[in-house]
Amino acid sequence: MVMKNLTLKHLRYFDALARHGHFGHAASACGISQPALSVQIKELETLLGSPLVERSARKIRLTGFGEDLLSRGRNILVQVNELNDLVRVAEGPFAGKLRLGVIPTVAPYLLPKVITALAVQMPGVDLLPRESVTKSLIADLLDTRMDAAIVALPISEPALEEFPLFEEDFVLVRPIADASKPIPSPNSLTEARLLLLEEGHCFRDQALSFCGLPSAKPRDLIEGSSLSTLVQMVGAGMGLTLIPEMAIALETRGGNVSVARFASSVPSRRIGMVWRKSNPLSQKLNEIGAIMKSMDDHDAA
Amino acid sequence: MVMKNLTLKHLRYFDALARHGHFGHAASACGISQPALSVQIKELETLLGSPLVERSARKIRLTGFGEDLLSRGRNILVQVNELNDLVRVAEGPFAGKLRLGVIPTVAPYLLPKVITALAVQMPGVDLLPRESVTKSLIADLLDTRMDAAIVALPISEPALEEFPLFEEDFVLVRPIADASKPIPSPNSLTEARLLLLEEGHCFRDQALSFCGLPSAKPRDLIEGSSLSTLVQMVGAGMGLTLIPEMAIALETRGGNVSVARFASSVPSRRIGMVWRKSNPLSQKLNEIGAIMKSMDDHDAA
DNA sequence: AACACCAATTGATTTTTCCTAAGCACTCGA
DNA sequence: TCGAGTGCTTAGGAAAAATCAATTGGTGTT
Repeated sequence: MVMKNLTLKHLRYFDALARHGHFGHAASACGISQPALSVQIKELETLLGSPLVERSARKIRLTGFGEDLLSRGRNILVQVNELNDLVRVAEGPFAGKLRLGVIPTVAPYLLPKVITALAVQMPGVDLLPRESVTKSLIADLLDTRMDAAIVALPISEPALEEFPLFEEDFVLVRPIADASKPIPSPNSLTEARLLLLEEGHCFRDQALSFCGLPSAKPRDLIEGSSLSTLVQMVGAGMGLTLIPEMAIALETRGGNVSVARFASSVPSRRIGMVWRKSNPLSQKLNEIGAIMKSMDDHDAA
Repeated sequence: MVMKNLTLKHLRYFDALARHGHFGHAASACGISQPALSVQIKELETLLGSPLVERSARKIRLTGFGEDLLSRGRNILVQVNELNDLVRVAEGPFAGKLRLGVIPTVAPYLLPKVITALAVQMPGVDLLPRESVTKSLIADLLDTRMDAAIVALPISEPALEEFPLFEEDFVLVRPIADASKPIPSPNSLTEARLLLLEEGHCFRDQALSFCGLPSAKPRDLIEGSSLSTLVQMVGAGMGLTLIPEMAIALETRGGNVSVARFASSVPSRRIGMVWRKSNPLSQKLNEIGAIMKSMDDHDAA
């Protein structure tokens, strides 16, 4: 009886199976036929000596052992993926693709600066930006589908390195007619029809928290899909909203809204870059972070 | 042009190559022919896009990148090996082979107790003890060729968990004729022909350190290959020696030596069990450690 | 200059992997 | 209760990959 060796293929297929919960779907995600995957999974089970999935009808479920294997296996796959970046750090200056995620409430305002700054100071880097909400970015990061991400700190994920870039205040955007009115208190904002981003945006939660409200979706609040939309809605007299400082220049050009700063207890958030600690590019990412940090002023007065 | 995937085989072969520094030897260590290994290494190099070894004549050397890959690759291989133990913890009580290393100055005195204690309290465990010096045991541990080891603490290896078992004093063994003489001071021991174990034994270093001597090999010292030998030599009047408390009963039966305890600043060492933190058996090893700790008295007065 | 050593190459062979097709078990709706 | 549908497994053959034995080419050594 020949005992075959464990291979990465086993782990990759099993990972896909766990992800999809379905042999057929997992197989096509791996670009192979369903029987091929079926065989490999079975092989993995005999190899380790214990079943990994319960094949009940219609739906499959991982066994306890399967869960254990999944977590360790994914860990291994991440490290294997990282090997591909290993050569890039060994060979002189940093060059090649850099998959950078950015949250939507930062991307339009920061990315132009980042792109030009990097083009000058790290010409070899081929920046591939992707805009998405924090949760999705972090998932991609942990799965090596992304190299780094710019998000609001803290993330508090042990596997991730956090590199603070800057702190930015939030400002109040009101219809131009309200320009001379006094600044409302945080708690009174909700009564005054506060317009918020959709769920999933961290800025939404930050704004709610500033108003002393729970993150859960409050009724009676109007939602917009971007800061730009929110400001448009304010201009149309539908309510008022908060935006981060950096967005002022771009979003309030129209002139039919007024920007007001809070006097005391100014709301703010810390923006930073995060990446896997184990990423071979780690050192280079530190350098890139330093470049971003030293770019022209983010917090224009 | 098809881009093949990285496999564990690549890493295993490369690991062997790095270990042996020779294609042919590495190949036969892997149980394959030299060309097979040669091809796989070359494949790995094209896959990662950079040479891994310098094939100068007569001797090969890893490139810087090769070193990086080696360290990460070995890490991955360790984790892959650990997957095999994963199922053992998921399935009820701990059972199966347990490869336990023990240093030679502990093994003969502790192992009998350990074996009987485990046979009673963990009957499923199939203990496979191996006796060797600390350095070799640790290397085997880190390489998953061993599950746990009983050594003198501390080891101070970040990847290893340390589980203290007990503290044991050292006693002085002298010819029976010296029995009534006063206890010599530590520093005077060397002048009195102190017999030591060969290099590599941690107990040798512990004894030297007690006498205020550096670990480097002092000339004019007679060496023995085991505590048993040392005591025999003392009995023959060749000098005196130190042995750990636990060895007294077994090694001084002959009766032609005398045992003396130090009064102040009693030399001692801490014995404990160590294992890889990432070992899936970790929790079970804690239990085993607890069993060992609660065995009948090691420090018989 | 002949030799010894070592890794790369070549071409044949074995092993592995995967696909298509068929089979089997289970669920659901009429 | 009987099809029909869904979904995993088994089987057999074809394609791909890995390996081997033999050989070549290059480099120091004697």
